[in-house]
Amino acid sequence: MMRKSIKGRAAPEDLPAALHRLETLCRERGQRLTRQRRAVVRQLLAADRALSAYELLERLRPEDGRATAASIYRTLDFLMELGVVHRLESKRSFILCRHPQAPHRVQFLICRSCGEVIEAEDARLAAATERLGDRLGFALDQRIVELTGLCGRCRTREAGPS
Amino acid sequence: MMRKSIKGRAAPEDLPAALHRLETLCRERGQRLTRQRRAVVRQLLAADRALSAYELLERLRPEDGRATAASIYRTLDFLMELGVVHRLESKRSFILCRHPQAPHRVQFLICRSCGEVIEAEDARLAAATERLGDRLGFALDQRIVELTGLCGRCRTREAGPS
DNA sequence: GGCGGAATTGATACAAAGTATCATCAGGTG
DNA sequence: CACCTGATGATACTTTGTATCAATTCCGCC
Ligand SMILES: [Zn+2]
Ligand SMILES: [Zn+2]
Ligand SMILES: [Zn+2]
Ligand SMILES: [Zn+2]
Repeated sequence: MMRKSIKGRAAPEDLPAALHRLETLCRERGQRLTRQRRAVVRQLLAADRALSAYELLERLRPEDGRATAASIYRTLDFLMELGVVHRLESKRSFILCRHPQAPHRVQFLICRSCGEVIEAEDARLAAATERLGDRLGFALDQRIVELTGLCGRCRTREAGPS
Repeated sequence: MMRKSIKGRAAPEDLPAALHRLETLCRERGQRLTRQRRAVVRQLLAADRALSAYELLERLRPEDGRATAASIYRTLDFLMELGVVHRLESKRSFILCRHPQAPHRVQFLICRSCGEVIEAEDARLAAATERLGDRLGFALDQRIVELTGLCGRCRTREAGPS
């Protein structure tokens, strides 16, 4: 069965797919796949939005009452290293990666009204950032692009009800 | 006397110029120009790098022992509103704007070794972000572009001494 | 299935970043 | 120079993130 895909945006993986991807990545790199790592992925997928580390912590409590901030941050660092989780710097929060493929240059669009986050992968924008880095003599190792505004739905809603 | 300008990057204003600009902006908008606002601009200019709110607070202490975190944040919000100060989301710090002109779309290049920050204004990159926003139906009101890596100098230094 | 040991997590304490509230003060106007 | 509004001071607090060291767990191996 085909998942719905709005405007060509990457559809969310389901849980088995996400966990399987995680397992593969861990195995490839000889890293351990622990309960907490699985649980964090599960919660981020279930939330279907960006969560702060402490929001995540609350959601983990029912199934793991002993989780702490420190361990959540460690787990998130680990998952970011694997490329399975991204951090939204401007919102101090974390979101599941929507592009299962290998390393990628993404840009985030964040709706300030409904909080929706789209993970885009725009080649032209990516190329432009690389050119800028080159032009100024930088060897880039991180590209943060976070665009904030109103998403289509929220735009019509705000204009709509007179 | 001409200020040095490296690689065509905008040269820093001197203090009188920066304060004059600030005064003009305040007057235009009917906002007050207070001692603290002046002092924050002065310190950011003197530092010639990005400062966290608390670093700024320390540097203000000698001349204003009663400044508090709350007032620093208020002042920084004000100066960002005016467009005189920018915030580096990925470093949780603040830096003086290098483009005295009206509203502008900037990108930051940040050296992770020496901490240098370049405020760039790349038209192609800016255009690409707008196109992406349009394509995904977003009405953007903020564009955060922060590219991190090694600056030219630090690159040669790291490769250099065998 | 149980062992061993490095990797991971737990517990605790703490540092850093940011905000809310209300009383007091000062910048610009007339 | 008095007024009033907007800005700051004082205080307390929330949120976010880290350091340290002891206890536990994962996983390959037997
Ligand atoms: Zn991704
Ligand atoms: Zn929205
Ligand atoms: Zn600027
Ligand atoms: Zn450098």
